[in-house]
Amino acid sequence: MACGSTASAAADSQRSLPTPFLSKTYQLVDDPSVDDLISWNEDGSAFIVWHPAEFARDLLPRYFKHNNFSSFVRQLNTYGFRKIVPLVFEEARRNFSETYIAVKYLLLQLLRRR
Amino acid sequence: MACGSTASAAADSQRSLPTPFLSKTYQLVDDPSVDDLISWNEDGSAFIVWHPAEFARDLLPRYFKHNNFSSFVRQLNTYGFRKIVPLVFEEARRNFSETYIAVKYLLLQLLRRR
DNA sequence: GGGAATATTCCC
DNA sequence: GGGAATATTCCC
Repeated sequence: MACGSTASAAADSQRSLPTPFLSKTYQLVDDPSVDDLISWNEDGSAFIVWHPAEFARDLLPRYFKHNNFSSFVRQLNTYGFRKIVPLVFEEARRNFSETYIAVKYLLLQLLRRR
Repeated sequence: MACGSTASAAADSQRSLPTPFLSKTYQLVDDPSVDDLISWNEDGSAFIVWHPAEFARDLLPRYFKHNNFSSFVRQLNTYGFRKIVPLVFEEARRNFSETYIAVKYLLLQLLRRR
């Protein structure tokens, strides 16, 4: 049937393994031993890179073939992640031009994407 | 003119730098200190990987983000290189099924390709 | 944030 | 040996 193959493809996509990038990113975020560099946020709806420079230098090469924060971000964007600005910083932002905004990405149902 | 842009594109292609893969491969082959692993052949028309396993393990990671001989070969093929079988081995090949054939690739005008 | 070129992997 | 998926780089 026409709709049969569509349903089957959707089911396959559910069953198949996530790409290496998604699996590694999940491991990375979920590893408690590196929570000082990258961790889930309070409610687990996003993750936060607390120290981008150290994260890129020390952690990225353990999982990927590079140490560039921008390459990591390029991949996040490819998979639908978007940088978000925490509400708590919005007012500070209006008052201090050099306020540091923690790098934070929405986790879009990481393990359900494919 | 119609042919003007074609001539210009060809000229640009001559002028522009080779890709990182081609530059690095040239350096690698041309470096006398690693001639025991990879070197030009007698007349400089091809290069020879004398010890593929050691070459992959020790030399590839110095230039590329991997240590897989097959990934190196995949790139060679992409840029038009082809594996060749030295004539000197052709007869041996007929006589000994396990004859080792040195891995040898034609250098197709490496630095003139783009 | 993403298009496009190049690199690396995976698989036929 | 190469098509295709994924990763990394480069650049707008």
